[in-house]
Amino acid sequence: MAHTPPPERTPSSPVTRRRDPQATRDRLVRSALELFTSQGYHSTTTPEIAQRAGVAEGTIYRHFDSKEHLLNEIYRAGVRLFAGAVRESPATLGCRERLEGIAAAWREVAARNPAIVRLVFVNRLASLLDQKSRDASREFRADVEKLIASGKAAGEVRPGSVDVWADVWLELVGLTLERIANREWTPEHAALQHVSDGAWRAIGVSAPASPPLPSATSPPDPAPPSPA
Amino acid sequence: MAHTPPPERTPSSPVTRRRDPQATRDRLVRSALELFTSQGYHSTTTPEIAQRAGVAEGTIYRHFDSKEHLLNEIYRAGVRLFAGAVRESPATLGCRERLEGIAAAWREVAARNPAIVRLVFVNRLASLLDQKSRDASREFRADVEKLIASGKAAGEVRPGSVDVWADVWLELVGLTLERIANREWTPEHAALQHVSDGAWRAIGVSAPASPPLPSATSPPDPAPPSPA
Amino acid sequence: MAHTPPPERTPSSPVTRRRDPQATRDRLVRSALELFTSQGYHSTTTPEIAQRAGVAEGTIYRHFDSKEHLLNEIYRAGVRLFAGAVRESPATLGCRERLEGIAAAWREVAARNPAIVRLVFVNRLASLLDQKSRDASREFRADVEKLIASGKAAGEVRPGSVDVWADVWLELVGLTLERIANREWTPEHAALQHVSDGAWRAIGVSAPASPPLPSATSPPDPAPPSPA
Amino acid sequence: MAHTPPPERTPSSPVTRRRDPQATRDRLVRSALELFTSQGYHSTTTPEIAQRAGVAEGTIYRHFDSKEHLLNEIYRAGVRLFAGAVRESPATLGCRERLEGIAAAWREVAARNPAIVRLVFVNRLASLLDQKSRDASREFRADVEKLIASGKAAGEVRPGSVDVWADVWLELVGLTLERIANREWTPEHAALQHVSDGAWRAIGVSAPASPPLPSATSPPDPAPPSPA
DNA sequence: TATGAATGAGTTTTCATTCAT
DNA sequence: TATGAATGAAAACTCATTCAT
Repeated sequence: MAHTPPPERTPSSPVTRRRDPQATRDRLVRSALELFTSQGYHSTTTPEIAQRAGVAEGTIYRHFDSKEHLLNEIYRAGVRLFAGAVRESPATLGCRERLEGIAAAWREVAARNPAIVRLVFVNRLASLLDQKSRDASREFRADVEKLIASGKAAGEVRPGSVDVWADVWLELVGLTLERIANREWTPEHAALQHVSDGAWRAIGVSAPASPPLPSATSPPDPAPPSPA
Repeated sequence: MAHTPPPERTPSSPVTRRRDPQATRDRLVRSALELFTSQGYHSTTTPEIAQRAGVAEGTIYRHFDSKEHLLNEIYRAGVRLFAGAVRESPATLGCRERLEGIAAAWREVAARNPAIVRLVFVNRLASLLDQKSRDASREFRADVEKLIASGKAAGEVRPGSVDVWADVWLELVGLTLERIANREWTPEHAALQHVSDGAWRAIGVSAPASPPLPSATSPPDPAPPSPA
Repeated sequence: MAHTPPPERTPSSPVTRRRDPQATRDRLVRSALELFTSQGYHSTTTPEIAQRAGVAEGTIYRHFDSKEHLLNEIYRAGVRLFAGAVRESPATLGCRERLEGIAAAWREVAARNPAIVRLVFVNRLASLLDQKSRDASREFRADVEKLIASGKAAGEVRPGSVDVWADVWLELVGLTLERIANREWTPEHAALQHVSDGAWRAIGVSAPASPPLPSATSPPDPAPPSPA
Repeated sequence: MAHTPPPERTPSSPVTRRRDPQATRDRLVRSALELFTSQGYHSTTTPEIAQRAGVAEGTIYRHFDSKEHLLNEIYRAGVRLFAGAVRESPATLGCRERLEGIAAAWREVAARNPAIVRLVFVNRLASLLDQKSRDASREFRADVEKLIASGKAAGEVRPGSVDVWADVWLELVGLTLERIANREWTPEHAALQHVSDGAWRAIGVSAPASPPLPSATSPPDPAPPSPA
């Protein structure tokens, strides 16, 4: 009780310790992610990334082979963040419930990591992604298609190409994530339900039958620019 | 014998070759559009644009202030191409009919101008657009929202923000245009109807009532991975 | 007679004409050659090359793909300069006469192009040369070996590997060219004959029999540091 | 029991592992020498040197002021290795015998230390050597010239500049050392005698008189391309 | 004494733009 | 109006060296 414990050497110490490589790497990732998603990859320079991370330019290259490599590592981390919810979706539920569960989980991710949404769902960086990233992206997408295919097998999804319905659903969910990332909507915003319903109505057979779940937390029509 | 008559300045005159400023400008626009949409703006160099247009590097700058200016001019031309169909949509029809008419017109545009689809609907070049382009884009979008708002006033569109339904509809139509631009679908492809229906089911109230239009040109379910 | 002729557009006009690409290229070659041979390849920076050539940095890259490419072009030009004398050596003469003729021609080259000697005969840039350069170098060397081989077939050259005698002869002639390049000796310096004789004595059978040609232009022993 | 005896500071002590500063220094020298001579000075990075020596990057700077300093220390050690044989050459012998003795000693050195040959005899690093190294090199060279000068005084060496004959002899001996360093020849290879004879024929007066020493270990003429 | 993460000046290279012709 | 050689600011990346631990 009389003595102070020696300073912890734990790498994850919250104190910004200049000589903790992992911390430096994290700062670089965060900095690059923010800049890439706000300005675009090409308009972001390596000195900018370094400056925002509070390190020297050369430090980037102790942690990443190249600017492109840095982008790819961030991209794959982003995909991993979203892919988890798909893989962990309980196969016992129906297709609609599973998709809604996944979307809900994604909303939490988006609220916590706005930038990563812009990277994974919005940006078109196809030409900048390496093989590993393309594989990760393809696997993620395949998991979603598998889920929709099973829904289709169960008669829950309308006739049409699974590939196309995956596009449709991902596009519409992406729309909501984008709004959350932009802080236009919180994950509880009523409009989310509208789009969510819409996504299912677009692809599911049972949609119209189920009445839109009444949401207690928001007015039925919060749209600002709408004259109606 | 002493002098050649000066070449006619009619732009479409077959005699005027190469030295017609308008023709040069057109060649530059076409060249830049193709390169921007296939390789991206940043990966396209001005010498490349000039070479593909068959002119010297400096010539670009007799017609456009800068590479960015060139992009913006092309972008606005693209928006104009799509905006026409919205403005000309007959106000006497119902909302659904109008939207389907617009989408059909856009499909024709997309089939004829694949590159411009990629520029206007797909690419994210927000940071490269100037005020004029942003205004054009906003006006285009406002026209679509107005149409949806009127549909909502008529009870044809589900409750929800007009702004959001515009997003939803544009996103899904954009999906089909992209496929057309990529030559994955012709403008008559059956799947188009699926997505089109889906778009309306997502935003319209009457959607479920109307049975999916049977399409004679394609099997009811072309999805490869689904056995059901 | 009353009028001045219009300025000649001949590319080789002695007037430094800034917009003559060939002249610019020549200035770059000369500049790079001088810097590479005086400071070494790695210690020479591209801004230095440009500055000494009186052009901007970027201009280098309008004429050469890279700094390494520039080096290789210069190297091959250098090899060409020396290879000519070997190929043009009259096959009717004896081996010794031919070698001496070649060496004499090379001396003229060295007197006119001191820097190129240092590049071709002295520097070891093996690792910087591309395939084309290595081929050129090998061909040059093969021509010399062929000549020596024919001398050997005629019984003029001592037993031993042709490859080794080529090394020996080239090394010793290179020694004299270096002195000429360094302006230590003129191409007529008496010591040249000493080394030349020595080279032949080293590799030829008849050497000792022929008395050293008396040279009228220099004392028999001009060596400064020698105490004898 | 309370303390371990301090490790013996004898450099060759088998107990002292890794923490003997001299051993670390030796490892660094060896590593740098191998890398410099195989890849060149400029293509070798300090992290590479450290890694091959099995130490951390910063450790180099506990033993050497800089990369250049390291090179110079190695260079001088190399010169020392060869200089010994010159200084220890018995003044009682004739010039030719002394030179041949030195060359023979050098061959042994070269066989044992191939890398150092490439550094001292082959590489051109003039611009990287400091004053001390240049002095060492000059002294070494002066010793050789003194030896040749005495031979000249004794009438054994042909007329000509001592400086030049030193060049000639060193160049040709260097040729043989290079082959030994490259493992193309063993120190007993017959061709060595050919070149050695040639070197003396080039600079000595008596050379031609003495028939080429018959070598029992090799055919009289191993040259492949020559049929004669 | 040894470590190795961090540094930042310096390097090669790119390319939108200019301007003499 | 068109040309295309030249420009030079800015980019990505390297690596010898430092210094907190």
